[in-house]
Amino acid sequence: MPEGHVIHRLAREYAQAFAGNPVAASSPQGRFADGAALLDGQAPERAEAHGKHLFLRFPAGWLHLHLGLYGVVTWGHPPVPAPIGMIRLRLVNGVRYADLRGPAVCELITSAEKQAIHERLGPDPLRPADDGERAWAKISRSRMPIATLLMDQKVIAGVGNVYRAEVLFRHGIDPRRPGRVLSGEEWKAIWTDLVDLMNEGVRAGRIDTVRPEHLPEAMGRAPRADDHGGEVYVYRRSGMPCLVCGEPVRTVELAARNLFWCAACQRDQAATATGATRS
DNA sequence: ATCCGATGTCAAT
DNA sequence: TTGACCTCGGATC
Repeated sequence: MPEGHVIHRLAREYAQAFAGNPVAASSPQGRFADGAALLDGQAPERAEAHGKHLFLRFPAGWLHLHLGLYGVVTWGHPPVPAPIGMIRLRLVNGVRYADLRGPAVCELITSAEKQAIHERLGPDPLRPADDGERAWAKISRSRMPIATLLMDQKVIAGVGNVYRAEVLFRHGIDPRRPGRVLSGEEWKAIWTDLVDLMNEGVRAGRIDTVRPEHLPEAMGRAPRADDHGGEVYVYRRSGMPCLVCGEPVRTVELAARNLFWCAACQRDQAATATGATRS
């Protein structure tokens, strides 16, 4: 289940496993049979990620993948087992195989089509050449809640429901605050933090956002295991005590997604509601 | 056996 | 704002 860190990690794994050598490509499920036939026997050249979009370069074109809400790739070493479940695309070489299930997008596209995708995506904290200025240009002019803006891939690419909740918590910002009521300093700090957190997410393969001093162990409480694998402050912790202040974590549905925050730690000062800068 | 939700996005209303 | 879609696993009956 994928935010940008998963996709960037997958790009590295696909390149490492397959670049430079021919692969056997198949679609055991059948829904990508025509595309797999075109790729079968070709050698992937490289992989790229932008936000939640993954691109694998083949001589036949770009394989464009988007995992959507529940797409997943599983890895293994030959011998390749008989397909279990709905495998849209299986890539295999002598040493590894990758099974793709449940993607929202699995298609072959041209370089021009790929370019169009890049153009509609905002800057990605995981792309070293990107910076937050293009995002700030939109955020600083928007009345939309910052929680909504952070999930808008045209504004910033790769952030999903976990990173948005967690980064807003780490900066003490009320998720409902309009984008244009953020200060430039606050945005700069958020962007820098996302660069750090998401790169750490790529490295670790999970989302960890809790500072060491707030880990339950450090606070004298029993360790816990979040079911998505990482240590977080508020994501999917509704009703549980905030790791910092003990208030119950709150949740509301916003644009059909659950939004989590701590109303005590993320309370804007009255002045911010009128546009003043938080110190 | 069936329901429901999920780290996502789009189109239709 | 809602519904549809991509698939699976855990909860519930």
